Amino acid sequence: MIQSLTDLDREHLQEALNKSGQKVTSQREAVFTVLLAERDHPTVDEVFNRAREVMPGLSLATVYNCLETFVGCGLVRQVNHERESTRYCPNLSPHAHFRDKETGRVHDIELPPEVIKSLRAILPPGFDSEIIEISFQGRAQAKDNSAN
Amino acid sequence: MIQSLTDLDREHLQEALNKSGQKVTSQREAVFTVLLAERDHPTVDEVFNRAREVMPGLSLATVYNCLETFVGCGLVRQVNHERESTRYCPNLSPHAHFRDKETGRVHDIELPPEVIKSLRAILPPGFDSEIIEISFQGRAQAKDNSAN
DNA sequence: GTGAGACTTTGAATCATTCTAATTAGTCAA
DNA sequence: TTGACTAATTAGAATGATTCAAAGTCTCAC
Repeated sequence: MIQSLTDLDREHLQEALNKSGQKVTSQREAVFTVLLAERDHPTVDEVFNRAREVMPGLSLATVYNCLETFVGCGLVRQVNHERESTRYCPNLSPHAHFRDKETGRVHDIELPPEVIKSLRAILPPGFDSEIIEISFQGRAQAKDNSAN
Repeated sequence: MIQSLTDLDREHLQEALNKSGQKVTSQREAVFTVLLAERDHPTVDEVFNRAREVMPGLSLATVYNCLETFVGCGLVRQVNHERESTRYCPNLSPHAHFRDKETGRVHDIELPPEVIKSLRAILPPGFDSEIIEISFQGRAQAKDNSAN
C-alpha cells in the first residue's frame, strides 16, 4: 500500500518545485509518493498504474509531465537501457546502475568520488563533462534485499 | 564518396559472419563499408541514406537487419543516448562515449584498463558484469579532428 | 537444375513518447 | 463573489523508431 509523504519529503518536493517556479499539485504529490514508496526504478506505465490506485482519475500524460518536471528540477533521474522504456530513480546520490540481464531489474551501485575523478581524468583536454552515466549489465546473485 | 572495403576489412567481416554461421551478402558488405567509411556514429537512417548512394535498391529493414547481425557477431557496438535513435560504432577497442550537448555528436574516449578495473571493483559481491557502458555528456571544444 | 535455407523486401503493426486543443483549478484584484 | 489570468491536467491524436509478417529472391549443395 502506498503511504503518504513524510513531512520531510513533502518539503523537499515543495522546495524543488518552487525553486523553479512551479507548484505542488495533488498529481505531482501522488507521483512523487509512488516513486519514493518503492525504489525499484519503475517505468512510466508502472508509475501510472501505481498512482492510479490512489488517484483514479490521473492521466498518463500527467504522469509523463510530472516526471519530466521532476527531472527538470533535479528531483529524480532517468535511467535508460537500450531502447527499453525509460525508468525513473529518486536516488540523487552519485551512483551507477546495474541491470540484471535475467530479470531486467536495475540496482543502484554507489559511486565513490575517487572513481568519478579517475573517470573525468580520461577526458582529453577540451572535453568538459557535467554528467557521467555508468551502467553495468550482467548477472546479480539473488540477494534480494535493497529492492532497487 | 564511399570507398570499397580493404581486403583486410572484408576478411574481418567474412570471418565474423562465418563464425556465427552467417553469410557475406552484398547488402551486408555495403552497410559495413558505410560504417567504416565515416566513423561518426551514424543512426540507422544515416546508414540507410549513405548506403543507398551505392546500392539504390537497399531497404531500410535490411539495414536494421544487417546492423543487428553485426552487433550479434561483435562487429559493431550500439550507442544509445536517452531516447534518441540508436547509433552504431565500429570501434571495438574499449572506449567510452562523449556526447556533445550542442551538436549531438558522439566522440570516442579511450578507456584505460586500470579505469575499467577500478569500475569493476565498485560492484558489491554477487554482481558480475560483462558489459560496462560509460557515457559523458557536456561540451567539447571545437577541435574538429578525429571525426567521431 | 532443383530444393532448402538464408537473406531481403515491402508494407503493416507496435509501442513509447510527444503534441494539441480543450478543460479545470488555483490565485489574485476588484 | 465575480471575473480574469495562468499553470496544470486531460483525452486523444500524431509521431517516429523499431519490429514483424509474408512473400519474393538468391545461393549453394546435391
